[in-house]
Amino acid sequence: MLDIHFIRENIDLVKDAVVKKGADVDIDQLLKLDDERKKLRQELDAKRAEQNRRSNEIQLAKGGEREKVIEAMQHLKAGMAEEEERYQELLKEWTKLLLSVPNVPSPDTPVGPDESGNVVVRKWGEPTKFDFKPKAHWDIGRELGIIDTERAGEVSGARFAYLKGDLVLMQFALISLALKVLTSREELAAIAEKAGLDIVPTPFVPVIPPVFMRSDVMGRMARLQPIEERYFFEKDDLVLVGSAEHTLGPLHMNETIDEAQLPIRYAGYSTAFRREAGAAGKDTRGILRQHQFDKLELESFVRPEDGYREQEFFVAIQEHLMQLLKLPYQVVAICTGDMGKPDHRQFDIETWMPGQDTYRETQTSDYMGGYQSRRLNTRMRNKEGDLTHVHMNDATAFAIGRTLIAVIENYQQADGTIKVPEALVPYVGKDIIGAAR
RNA sequence: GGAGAGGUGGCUGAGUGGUCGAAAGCGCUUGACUCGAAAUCAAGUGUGCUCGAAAGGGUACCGUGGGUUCGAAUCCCACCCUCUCCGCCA
Repeated sequence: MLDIHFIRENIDLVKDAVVKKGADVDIDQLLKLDDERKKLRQELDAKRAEQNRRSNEIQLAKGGEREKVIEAMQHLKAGMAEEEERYQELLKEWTKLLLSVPNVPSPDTPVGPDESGNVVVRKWGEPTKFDFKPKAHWDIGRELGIIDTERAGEVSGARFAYLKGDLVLMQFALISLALKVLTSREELAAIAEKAGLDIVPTPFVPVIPPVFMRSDVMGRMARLQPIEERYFFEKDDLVLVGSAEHTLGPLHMNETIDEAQLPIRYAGYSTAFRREAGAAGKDTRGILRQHQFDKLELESFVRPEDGYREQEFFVAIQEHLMQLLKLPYQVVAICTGDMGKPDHRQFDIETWMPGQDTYRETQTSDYMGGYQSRRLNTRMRNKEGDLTHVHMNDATAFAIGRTLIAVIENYQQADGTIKVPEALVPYVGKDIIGAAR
């Protein structure tokens, strides 16, 4: 949610954002409602002031005098009830409109209608070369018996999979590797230095968050919509998270954080659930697009002036992790029409997938500014004692499923086995992944 | 799931219909004292909305949402949460 004061003072900027993001919000209507809201509020407050004043008189009044004043008050009150109701209705409409206003994109965000407008910022590594024809992960996975989508289809339906054998060891190896980096002040400092970023290298606190959450809190994260994308248990008013971000973000809701305590960083490991409602027929083979996948997610709370740098730090971490795995990737600046509604700036990491002969999204990084913290009521108090909303960043460390695909396809060998990336060998305990049995 | 207790400002905690945005203590800020610190003394110290150039004013907020009343932290209803005990359980 944007601040209504900000909208009032930056009408053109906000209108421009609505257009660039392809949102459908009538800002003029919002401003008109806001004027009405303010006027009505003033009238009501004046009447309440009158009411409070007269109430005190009643206490002091005696006998018949008292009866008379009370009667007059009953009239005043009757007149207010209607206005009060009108105000409530107005406020409801006003809130709905205000919530639908998207965040303003950063000045350096490319403008474009959809993913065709995204811009590759930099590339690392060259697409992996093979002296044989590389296979897709679904074929390798089936042949080795480490990915079983057929049985999963019978048991759970489409877009579910059994991961088996050494692939499971690889999953936990990825998590261990990432957590080792994320919890080390020294490694983080080195990453920041290499990226030329002046940040405080406070380590990430590892978290295993709940995967169910209240619908209203998800709403405050601006992640409940589109609801068709969520698994929603109406009887319990609970929603399955689509990312650990959804339950990490509210870790400090209704809280005022002292400036000295920032930055606060979390690394949350959880399963993510997505209905993939609008993705019928897309990526149906393999495990690229699943209803359920595990993910290690980064979330942080920083001072507004540190927001951009924090995001660049997050991207640097993502790149560092991919470089450890020696996976060729590119960093993409997501354009206005393709970015999330609450995003101020978004980058994706796309990793080379030889089986599909293209780069595919493996990580994302969202800088929200104060868009989420305003609704979550997560604030900070600075040294001068002033209150502001903290700025929030979230990013993928490893989306396990897609990272496994990248490893399988890039490290496949002519004999059908998969080489284990050097950085993972200590965690997997072997250097070749063969058949599950 | 059953029984009980309870949710008040940064914290502890008083307040059961009006003068209560809320006692007191702690904490914090500023000042005095001091070479300095501690101790002591004095003053100040919530947030949103809104009017105002500012000073300041109005209004709302005592878990959340409704209701009763001229007037609600206080009474009524619903919900949420926390704690204790019992039951069940990885």
